[in-house]
Amino acid sequence: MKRGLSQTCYVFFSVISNPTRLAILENLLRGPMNVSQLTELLKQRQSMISHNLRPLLRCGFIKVERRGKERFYSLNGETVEHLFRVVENHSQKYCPTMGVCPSKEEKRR
Amino acid sequence: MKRGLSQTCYVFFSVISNPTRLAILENLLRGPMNVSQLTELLKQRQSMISHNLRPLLRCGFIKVERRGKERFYSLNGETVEHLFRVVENHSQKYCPTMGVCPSKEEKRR
DNA sequence: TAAATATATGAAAAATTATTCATATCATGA
DNA sequence: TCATGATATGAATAATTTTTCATATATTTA
Repeated sequence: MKRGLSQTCYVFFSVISNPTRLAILENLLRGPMNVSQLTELLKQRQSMISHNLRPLLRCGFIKVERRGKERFYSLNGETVEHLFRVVENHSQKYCPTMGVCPSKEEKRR
Repeated sequence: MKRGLSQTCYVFFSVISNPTRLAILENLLRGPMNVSQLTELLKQRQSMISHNLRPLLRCGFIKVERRGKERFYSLNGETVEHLFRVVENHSQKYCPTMGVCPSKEEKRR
């Protein structure tokens, strides 16, 4: 069953448009990590990390390798680097306040 | 106020991880369009189109030009093309069923 | 200026997604 | 094999986001 471009994109982007999952990806940029390390780094519950690893894995952003009882997760391919680069370029060029969008900002106050 | 990479990415990706907004972007790939045209093409309410145009505008994915009572929206820069290309590459390479992720698929049945 | 058309907006309701808790699984070493 | 440590998972709740409806605003033309 083939799917249109924007539908494929939706599956794809909905997986990465989440602060926890993005933080996981950002941390994995530095190298493979197991669940406990991610849990500690992101200061979140372990179950939350696991729940968030799953969609990343399912859509091929990361891969996993077992070592004993631990599981090491690492980035799969260059997709994440490419994406982050596109975002950085875009935000530098078009977003007046470096990715801080006005209305989100108001919300925060 | 500077913000970390993954936070910038979150603002950015949360804007495009929506089927309506992606469909708008996909259609604008072919050229500028006004709200009525988008409304008809996407078969959605006009208010929904307007509501969804706003975040796209706010984050610089699109720009707008007034002509009489109409407003023509068009893509801003190459960000969208770049993003779509990254997704296509990724899904061809890593997603077994061309962007159709197993668990989303199950959900649909 | 009144009517008509195009678009935007606020607020409520509906839908989706994230988070937590409790517990299950699974591999290891005593 | 039992205890331990690491990770995963299901289900309930909480939080966020989308969608709709009603209506406002703005521009043009009669």
